Amino acid sequence: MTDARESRTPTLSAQYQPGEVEQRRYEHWVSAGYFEADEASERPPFAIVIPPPNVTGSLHVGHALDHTIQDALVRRKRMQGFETLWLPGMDHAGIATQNVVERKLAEQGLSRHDLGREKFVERVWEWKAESGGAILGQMRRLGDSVAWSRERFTMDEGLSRAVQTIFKRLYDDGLIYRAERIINWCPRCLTALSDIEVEHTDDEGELVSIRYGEGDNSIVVATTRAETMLGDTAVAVHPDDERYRHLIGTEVELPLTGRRIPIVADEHVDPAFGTGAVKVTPAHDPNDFEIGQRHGLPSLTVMDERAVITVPGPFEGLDRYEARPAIVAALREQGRIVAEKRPYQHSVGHCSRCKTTVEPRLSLQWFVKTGPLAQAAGDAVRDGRVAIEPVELSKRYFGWVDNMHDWCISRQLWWGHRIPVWYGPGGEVVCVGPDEQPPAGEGWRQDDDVLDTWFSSALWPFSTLGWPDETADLARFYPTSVLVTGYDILFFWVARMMMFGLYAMDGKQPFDVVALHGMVRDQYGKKMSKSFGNVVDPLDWIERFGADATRFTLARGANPGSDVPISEEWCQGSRNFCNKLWNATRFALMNGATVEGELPASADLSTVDRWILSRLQHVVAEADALFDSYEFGKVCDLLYHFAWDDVCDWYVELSKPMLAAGGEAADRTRRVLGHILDQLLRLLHPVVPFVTEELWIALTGAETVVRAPWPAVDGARIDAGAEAELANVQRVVTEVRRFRSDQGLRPGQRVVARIAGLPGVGIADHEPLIRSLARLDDAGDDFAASASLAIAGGVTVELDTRGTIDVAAERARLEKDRAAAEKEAAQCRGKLGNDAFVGKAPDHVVAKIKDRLAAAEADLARIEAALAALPAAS
RNA sequence: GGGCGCGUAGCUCAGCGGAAGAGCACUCGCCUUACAAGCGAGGGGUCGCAGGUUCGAACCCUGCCGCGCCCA
Repeated sequence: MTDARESRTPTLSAQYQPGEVEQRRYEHWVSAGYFEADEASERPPFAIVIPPPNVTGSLHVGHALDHTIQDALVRRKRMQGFETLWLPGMDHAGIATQNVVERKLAEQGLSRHDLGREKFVERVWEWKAESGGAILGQMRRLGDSVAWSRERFTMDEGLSRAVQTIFKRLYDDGLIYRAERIINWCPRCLTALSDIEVEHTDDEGELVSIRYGEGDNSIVVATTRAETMLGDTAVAVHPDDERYRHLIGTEVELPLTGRRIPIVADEHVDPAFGTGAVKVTPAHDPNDFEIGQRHGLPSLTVMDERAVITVPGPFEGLDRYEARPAIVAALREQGRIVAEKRPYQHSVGHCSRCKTTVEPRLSLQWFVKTGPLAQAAGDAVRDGRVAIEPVELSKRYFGWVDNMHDWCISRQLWWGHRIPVWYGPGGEVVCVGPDEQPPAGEGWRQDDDVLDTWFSSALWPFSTLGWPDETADLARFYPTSVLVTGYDILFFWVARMMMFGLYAMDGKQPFDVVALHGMVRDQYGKKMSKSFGNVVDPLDWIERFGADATRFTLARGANPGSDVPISEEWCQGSRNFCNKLWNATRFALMNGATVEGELPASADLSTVDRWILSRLQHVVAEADALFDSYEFGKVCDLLYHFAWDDVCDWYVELSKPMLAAGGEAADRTRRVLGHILDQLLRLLHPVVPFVTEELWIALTGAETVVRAPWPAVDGARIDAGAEAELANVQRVVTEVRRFRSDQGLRPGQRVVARIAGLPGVGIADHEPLIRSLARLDDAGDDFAASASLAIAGGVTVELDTRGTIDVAAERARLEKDRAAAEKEAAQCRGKLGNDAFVGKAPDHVVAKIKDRLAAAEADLARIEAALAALPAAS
């Protein structure tokens, strides 16, 4: 017997060393195929597609959070018997990746144009093969239980086919069109951007008031962009503005150009802004473009794609920031600068990729007509087919989808999915589907542009499962179960997946639940930033504290939709927690804990065993509820306290005397101890997979906890009586410890004591346990109490400290207790003396207050007696 | 400017109508043979301010102050 147990019980070191465990375990998990999904399985499906990280990226702490949450969900579902699929992959990140490769070329003095399109794209693929996807290796370090065999990339053949398929379908349905519009242009990346790739900040600029025209006919306009005046084609005022009514319909001369431009009336002019008159530059401002459309004004483009002035004359060749002061100076010379406000705070758009100030630019681009798609995307949430967690964030979602502008999808890049449209010599436009031959012959050419990366990411939940083919994966795992991502990309990605998913999959949503988490912040709630120096590298933490500690720290801070503060100290705490689990299991193994055989019937178990089993049932039920509502922070907190407080601090300590007593009762406790740890490790496995796997295998001798069944609540093990008894035992032990601490008694020093009143609270049987934990010896004939503890519930502990009592300390302790009891009693009397309370409060509340008063009065009496019995102060 | 959210212990956060909680930090005592990455005990909060509703408010309502975030 003993030999058998020892043979499968490895000796655990005194401290958990994650470095020795993680890599070995992960490799085994992958090679054993635990993470792979079987599309032919009969089990209910549970699928998550990973938010594809950027192929150029590396694992940052935001990924670590996102992945920890997904892994926790997937691992639990796997244990619950679902056929789980967590599908990994990456996106090609058009602008970012092209930028990286262009920078590398620039080091050799080359531009992409030197190579030509084909060669350049080859270079990007080479770079992708070489260093792209470093993040995939880093995901292994974190412990992500993804199905590696199904890894996808947005530029894969299959996914590219999906892109072409949906483009063609949308085009044929009139939902993709080409038009000349004002779009956001990055003069550095030299490409169009969609609205959400522009970040607005309040920047310092200048507000310059310029007089156009002469004498009575003149009008003053205010602008922050004086350089665009070269492209003005009108001045606009509000139709009701008395100051300018007489000028409406007249013309003024545009300075520096000699052109004459009309003064028009437009409702959208704010009479309170500046002078109430605005210059109108339709080719360089979205609002002006609209005004231009309404009034049939011409659009004059005055800058090239690098934002350099192209108007012949003194300003030609100046970039926009050189042109501005030059033009203002020229106007000042003519006495046309009426006022200047500097600095002037105003909102300025920046390229989200490179932070360059965006230049609104009139150009011919491809757009997705979002109206009907966005409507459907909103309705799917409104009618409950898709749940956004936490629900408060759905307001933000609606705010976006209900006011969505058409989506500019063309990018002037070479890296990406080329737009499948061919132009013919006679002006023909042909959109080519995936199985069609593009038109050949003289004069035909394909559109030069590629699609926005998000266009392909929007297909991710079904393109990765094989769409447009009707694959078994698609049938099995679509709609996916949950999408986990940060609230910051609700608009970028979630809304677009909703639009395309509903469209492509005949109204079937891409996922049932969107679980949103926040941003990772530092311990003071500050955003992590390189310039602030508070960035945490998850790989550094994994090295130093272990992947489990890193994951636990992130998960413990994750409340739905809220930002997640973390710090190194907290990660240390998480590591300590893993070590605590390690040592608890070590203790169990050293003391013969087992999972073999049936769990003994409750009737045969000690109160302590029944208590911990009862606690376990509550914990399993609560953990399930919390997991199901994406409350990762709370579930971690729950399991942390159950493990540390209930199991380690109390159950393990109480088990020591029980195990020492030997006999069959001890064997039963060994079985319960084994069961508790077995279940606890399973419960924790989704969040801390490595240490739980190592310990669970050591404890059970079984193959893996990865596919061990998830704990179920056993209602028959819930035992309110045992819980009440243990609460009383804990109270007595804690009170004695408090006395000991106040008296400065060494923890190891045994004290002779007499305990009375245990039967009154139903714990007479537990006196030996209490004596063991509180280190109290039985009283002999020479017992002489030097102190008396009055413990709530009527228990009294008299202690004989052999004359070494610190009277002052004891008096202080008792007086403190007296004050607390008096306060409690007074509070209760106050309530009960209030007729309104007694009359209107529910009976059970009134009864509770009465009980509290009685208890407080009883305590008070015993405290007073103890105080009276105290020797006079020396 | 519009919208959303938050102000609870030194820090970060739970609690959201019936006795103020956690982690970390702090104080005191301990190498008590699972664990010093530990054990035991303790201190610390007029729950942003002012009104209101209620028998009862950290919790509900109103206003104010202070901070975030998103959109324009």
